[in-house]
Amino acid sequence: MRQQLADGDRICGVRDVLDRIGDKWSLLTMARLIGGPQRYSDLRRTVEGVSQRMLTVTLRSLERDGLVTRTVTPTSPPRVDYELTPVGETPAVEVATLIGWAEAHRGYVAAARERFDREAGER
Amino acid sequence: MRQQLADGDRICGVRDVLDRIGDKWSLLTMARLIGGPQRYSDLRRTVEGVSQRMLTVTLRSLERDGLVTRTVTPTSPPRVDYELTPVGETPAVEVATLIGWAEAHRGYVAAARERFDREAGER
DNA sequence: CTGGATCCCGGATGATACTG
DNA sequence: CAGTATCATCCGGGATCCAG
Repeated sequence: MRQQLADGDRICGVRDVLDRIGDKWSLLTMARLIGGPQRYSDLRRTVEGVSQRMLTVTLRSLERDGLVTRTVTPTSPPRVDYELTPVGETPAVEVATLIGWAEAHRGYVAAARERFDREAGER
Repeated sequence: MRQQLADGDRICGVRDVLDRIGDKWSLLTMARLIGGPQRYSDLRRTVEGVSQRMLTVTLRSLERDGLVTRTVTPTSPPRVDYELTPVGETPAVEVATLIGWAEAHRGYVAAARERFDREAGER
């Protein structure tokens, strides 16, 4: 299996899917859903910095694309659980790996930035 | 190694790194750089739909973060090659996998969207 | 060929208030 | 608890022109 992308239309047709899983909150949200269903209120707390509105919007989009399911339990107070679909699980794990990488290389990136900015400043 | 994220500050500290590799053009650009250096003009053609400005901005960011290197060959006309750093290679491969997934599940997502919108319309 | 600089618009996102 | 509605804002990103 080749890793490098082929030319042309493969990409343009993929843009909309990429825009979904690649947007600001979907990455973190999907990663959070690994390991089982999560309640809305749980995600609200664990997806750092997400606003109520954006969490809702993000979950709707993921649901629309068939990557998560939404289950309402009509108790009082109501309870809603979100869960990855089988198809959604693959990119979620991928994304979690990416986040793990980001965590591990935080220092490297910070140092690289500092160096870049310093050298740019000297000029 | 656990896949699910831990609580709290891991995420907020990772946001800026995620915003980089997760933004609209970095994904495609990094994936394109797998397999060896690429010229600016090559990337311009192969990263579908990217504008001159955004390609430059994206490459600068990736360079600043130490994920790609920029090599100028002062010929006439000038030639500039971009290449993944060893550290940049890991997320690039990860990202390429994600793009492959997006390509493979384009149809699934499209169908899911159609169904979602149809059911929403009925109400 | 590989950019840098500027202008500018629209959509993404946050804040806030309200509801079943 | 789990949203929806509205308003204000901000900045991503395209278009264009210029330059080494």
